[in-house]
Amino acid sequence: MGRRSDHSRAELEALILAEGHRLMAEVGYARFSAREVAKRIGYSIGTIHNVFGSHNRLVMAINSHTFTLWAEAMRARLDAGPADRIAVLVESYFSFAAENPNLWMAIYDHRLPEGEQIPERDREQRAGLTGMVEAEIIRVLPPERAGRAAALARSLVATVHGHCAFALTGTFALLGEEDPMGAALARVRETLAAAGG
Amino acid sequence: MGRRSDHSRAELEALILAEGHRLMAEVGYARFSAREVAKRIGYSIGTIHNVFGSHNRLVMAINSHTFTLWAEAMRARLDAGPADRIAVLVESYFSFAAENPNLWMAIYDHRLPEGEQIPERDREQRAGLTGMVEAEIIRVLPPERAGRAAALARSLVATVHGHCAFALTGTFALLGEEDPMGAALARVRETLAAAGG
DNA sequence: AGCGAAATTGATCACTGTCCAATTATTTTA
DNA sequence: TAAAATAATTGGACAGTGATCAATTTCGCT
Repeated sequence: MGRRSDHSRAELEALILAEGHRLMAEVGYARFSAREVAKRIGYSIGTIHNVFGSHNRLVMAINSHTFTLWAEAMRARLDAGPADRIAVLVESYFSFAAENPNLWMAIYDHRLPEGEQIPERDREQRAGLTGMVEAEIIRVLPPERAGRAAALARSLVATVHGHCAFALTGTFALLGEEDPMGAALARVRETLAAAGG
Repeated sequence: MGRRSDHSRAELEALILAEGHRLMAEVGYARFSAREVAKRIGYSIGTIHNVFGSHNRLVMAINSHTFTLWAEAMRARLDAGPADRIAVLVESYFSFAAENPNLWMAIYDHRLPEGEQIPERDREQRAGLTGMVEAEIIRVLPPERAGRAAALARSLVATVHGHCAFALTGTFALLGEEDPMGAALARVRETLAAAGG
């Protein structure tokens, strides 16, 4: 067939992305299938590939969208002007993951095939989240130590990520940890204190 | 056919496990295939399933074996009696992952299907690694704070895990971090210092 | 109405894990 | 030793997957 009257190419891309996102949230990375997305929106498999190029790139697009929602949720909470901004940072990181476990895990379950590059847009989004953290760290650090903020931000994101990943995959439950987020926040506070915050 | 003269059941299980481990190290979780393991050892797919029950359980067995090697490597380094035991702990955690990226990542790439339980042996192995960390923390903490060691161990393992995961998946490279292990060690030291070490 | 460009299809291919009836080898029994 | 019972092994069948691309259909335009 040819162009359908009810969808421009851009709209179709958005439609596939939205349904793909829904499916990913529902079944998770391992059970995600491009065929199922096609079935749900009433298109054929071929169309998905024509629009997104590969299963890989569709997953990347879905993960990028998740990343955007995640960063937006964090920003919204910070923009409400809380007193303890560091706590809000950690809590909003965790709560998004807890509320959208399949979407959050899909970001880290996915590995790019050898040779494939992360699109520029994705890089910016990822750097953006770290940038948000960096800005908050700068607020808390004495001005003469602001130069350390970037490295601290990367390391603290990794710290919180580790706690979050263990919480969602059940590793912490196995080890008897009851408050992963509290532990993460405590670690972040120690580091900031040591850095002069 | 019936029993082959050259392999008892236990030997066959060990053979499959060894070849599976090799394949996992070679191609990683996503490209791992039970059929390929069968082909390499000269048995048919059916045999793999008869011995291990499912693809899932084979992967779990492989990951358990990886876990054992990992813990052994860490223990060997600690038993050499280094002066800075905490540094050795973090370094040996990292170096095993760096030297066996596919095996290490497979541990975390794998998710148990709904309803499936982690075997008791695996639980013990995982608890064992945390136990090793806990023992080292106790050595460093003032005796009156030894009660906090278990919770600290869980949290510090998560911290190091986060840094290690970001290092291996390229997230850190994307963000410009050049010394993930150094950052992890710094975080661990801060936490231990704050806890009175 | 006719044309060319764009969009869409779905059969086909090579692969996966799972299942299980049939087959074959080994042990045990008579 | 021969027959029966047990154990191990096979590999075809099935329902999936992502990828590919010649053929088809529909659209916008003249």
